[in-house]
Amino acid sequence: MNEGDIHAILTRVLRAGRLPGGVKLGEHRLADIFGVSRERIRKVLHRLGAERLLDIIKNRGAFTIEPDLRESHMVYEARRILESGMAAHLAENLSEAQIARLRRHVEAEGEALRQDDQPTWQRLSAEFHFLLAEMTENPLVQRQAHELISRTLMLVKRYETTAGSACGCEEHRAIFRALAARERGKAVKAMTTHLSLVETRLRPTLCEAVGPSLDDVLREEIARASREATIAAE
Amino acid sequence: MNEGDIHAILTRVLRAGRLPGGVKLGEHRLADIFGVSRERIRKVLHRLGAERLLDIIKNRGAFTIEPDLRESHMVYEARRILESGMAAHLAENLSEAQIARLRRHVEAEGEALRQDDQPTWQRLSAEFHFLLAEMTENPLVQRQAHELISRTLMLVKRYETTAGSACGCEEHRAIFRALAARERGKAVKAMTTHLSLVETRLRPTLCEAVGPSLDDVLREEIARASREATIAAE
DNA sequence: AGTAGCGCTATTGTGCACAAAATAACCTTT
DNA sequence: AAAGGTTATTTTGTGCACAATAGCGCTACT
Repeated sequence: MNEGDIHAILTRVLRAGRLPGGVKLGEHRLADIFGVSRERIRKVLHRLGAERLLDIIKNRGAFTIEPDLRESHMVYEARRILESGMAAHLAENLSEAQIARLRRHVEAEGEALRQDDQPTWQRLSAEFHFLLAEMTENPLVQRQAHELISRTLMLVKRYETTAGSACGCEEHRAIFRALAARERGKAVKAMTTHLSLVETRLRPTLCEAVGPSLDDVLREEIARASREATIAAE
Repeated sequence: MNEGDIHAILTRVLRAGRLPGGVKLGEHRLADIFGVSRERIRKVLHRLGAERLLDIIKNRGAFTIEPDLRESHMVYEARRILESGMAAHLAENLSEAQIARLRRHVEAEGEALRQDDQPTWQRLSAEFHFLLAEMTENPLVQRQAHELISRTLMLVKRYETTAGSACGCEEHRAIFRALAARERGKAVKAMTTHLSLVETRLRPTLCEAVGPSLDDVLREEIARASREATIAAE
């Protein structure tokens, strides 16, 4: 297990919000779980700290961050700024192939919703925004968008969206239509209102997700990673 | 000299583009210059690598990045996306006080230009964009904007802008007017055209800045940092 | 004379051992 | 019995020593 793998696994776990807030990630413990030396873990932990995925407190250790609603407003505002800029850019630069790809995506979303397939819809719903970021074909924008979107995913996990799956899909459709029609202003507006609506759908109270233990989550994710690695190797 | 200080100093030097590209930052050498242990330097170097301010090549060391024009297009595109989003946001959210502050800034820019005070104008010109980022009052946006703007400053340092200081100022004025009038669409447009123009002003050829040596630059910056520290302490 | 192979040196990577710090437990004292 | 202080334990931080690797120069051979 090399350093990059460990970083990827922890990033995945943290961004998916699979751990409650304030969980301590002890160096020795992680070293045991991953079967590597403590130094290796230390480096990864500090890197994750620099990426703001963990709180590193001097002489105390690394802790999962506890997102609160004040922060949530900040994150959604940042997303409105960045993603409305993306929308403006995309409205003027999308290729026909990309538009077709987007159309397929929103249709898949609608299909999942019709069949009441909650997990699939939830996944597709998040991927819609990642997809838009990829379509800018700009690594810098992608990285920034990734960071912000992941952060909202953590929030949604904790402050579960009250209801309304239905509305979300229609909002994505509206964004798509504006982009396909290359109407810049309309796309920007659709994006900002969508993100504002998503924000209002957050519960004001924290729902204490009594997730599985740190060890279990990590071991599961390690198994998944090694599985994917073997598939890729074939 | 603690770790955060070292990071700050190196960040400052790198972002200002005071070193040519491809310069090697040897661990032992830096440890000597800063008067700290090699491990301390190592951590800082790796952090800077994660922040893409240095290239870390395994078993080779840390090198200053050599920005090329392909990258420059990417950076300016990212800025157009992010900062047009900022402009849209600011057009609808600026307070009167902030508008006044902006007005003073563009007037200062014009004044520096009239007096042909190149250094001051150059500084103010960059600060205009930092100022806009600050006015979003969103730390996430500020960090992202900072990162992108700093990167273009490195580019400008290397591919010196051919001429036209004059035009830049007028463009900032146009952005300001649109923001002050709270005309969202116009502000977005002014911002994107400004950034596009700035990009076209880059020389297509690399100008080999035979800057002072690594040691000199760093020692100078260390002196500056300690000077500021003593002032702040009083 | 040019090139290929080889060994040396300089530099980075890694693990280990010890130091520092914080938390937790325990004991004393009021 | 509660509070405060003290010690012990656990956990992180740091420096050091050694290992690994890449770059470089040398030599020898064609």
